[in-house]
Amino acid sequence: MPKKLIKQNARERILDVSEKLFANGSFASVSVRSVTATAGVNLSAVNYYFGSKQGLFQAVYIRRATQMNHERLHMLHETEQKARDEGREVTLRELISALLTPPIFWLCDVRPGFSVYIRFLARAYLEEASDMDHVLRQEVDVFDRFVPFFQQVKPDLGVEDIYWRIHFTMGVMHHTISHLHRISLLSHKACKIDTAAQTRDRLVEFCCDGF
Amino acid sequence: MPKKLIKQNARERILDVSEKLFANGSFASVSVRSVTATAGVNLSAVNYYFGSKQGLFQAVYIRRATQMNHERLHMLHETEQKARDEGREVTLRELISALLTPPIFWLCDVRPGFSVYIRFLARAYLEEASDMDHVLRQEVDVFDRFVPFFQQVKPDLGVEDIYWRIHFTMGVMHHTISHLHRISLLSHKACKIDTAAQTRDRLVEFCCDGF
DNA sequence: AACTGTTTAAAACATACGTTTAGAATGATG
DNA sequence: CATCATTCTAAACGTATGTTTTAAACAGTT
Repeated sequence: MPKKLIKQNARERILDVSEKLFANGSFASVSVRSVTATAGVNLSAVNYYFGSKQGLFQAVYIRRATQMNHERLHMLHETEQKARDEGREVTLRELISALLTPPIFWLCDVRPGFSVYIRFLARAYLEEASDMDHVLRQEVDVFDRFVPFFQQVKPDLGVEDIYWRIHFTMGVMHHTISHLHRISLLSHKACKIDTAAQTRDRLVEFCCDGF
Repeated sequence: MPKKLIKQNARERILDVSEKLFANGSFASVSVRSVTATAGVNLSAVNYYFGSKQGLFQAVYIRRATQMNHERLHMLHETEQKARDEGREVTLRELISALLTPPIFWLCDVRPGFSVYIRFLARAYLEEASDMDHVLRQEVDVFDRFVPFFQQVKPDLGVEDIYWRIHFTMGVMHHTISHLHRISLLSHKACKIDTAAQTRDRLVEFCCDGF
């Protein structure tokens, strides 16, 4: 009985462990054996639950992707509502904040896994073996919902420019997430690692002005 | 005689091939066998010339790193000179341009390998297995040369802010380089892939305003 | 208690990996 | 031509890989 509580679901534990390992190393560098070993399950469990290593990787992605993008859209919706209530238009800062806040906050989230997942995501973008174009697809849909608002805020920009700048914005974020520890080395320890909110604010400010 | 010309140096050809393979896949996903096979050399050539797979990876990095950073410093120096001649201070746009132009131009360089190397670099940043902190070290030195100029241009910013924004700037660039093909997917084909100069200008503009 | 579907276990499979070794080919130098 | 270090080749080594297989353990139901 307590055994069940301690061990949790084997499937879930595999996901937790591989999320962490995939966040720190490439797909190829993480072996199924290292996953099952640190998860404390049998080697064949991965193939049993997920069919293959690839299946595991995609399962790790899918588990939290929907929630992530939902939070972004929710934040966009709230922002829109608030602006309407106050009889004004949505600001650029609010838009970019809605794009960046969820991932950045997840990055420093205390809920286990959330922080790791963001780093997993940033790395997954570079994996071509795992059909990551499909992964991007879901984000593309989210961005499409943002585009009209960006056009509204910056009417002088063409759609093309909007997409480029969204692209850039995501770039800063991914890079910041992936190389968060490097800012210390880069600045000769001058920069401490900020809190989530501070990092978010720095990012938003940079991207706002860039936009 | 022509054989020598066709085959070139085996060592060099291994570097060329692995530069390309490492640019498209992670360190672990590229096998020594795939390198030697596509290079048309014997399997043991990698260990003969570079000692190990790791040694090969670092050799790929080192081959062009110095030149890359030298070009940046050279561009900074030219910029400084020009500004002095005209009796004015260096502009922010010039500084960022000196940081970004070399890699972006390499990205679209016709000289074989230069384009690939940039993508190799962007990917190498994520490899922790290959002691990439040492790789970063050389870039850090370059950035340190830029910092005083940034302070001069933006005297209201602290050193900390400067480093963060350099960090962000590099982030946009790396992301743009790594995911250049994705802008088309992201924008539903609205964005064509620009020329090097256009991409550079977009980037510089974004980063300038962000700074 | 017997049956049933699900989960776990241990072992084996076939292949791919990085590296090493021993020797042949090569090419310049005496 | 003989000598020598350098370069290349083929084969093997030992290990690690993802996956499959076969059977045991388990949990819930009748």
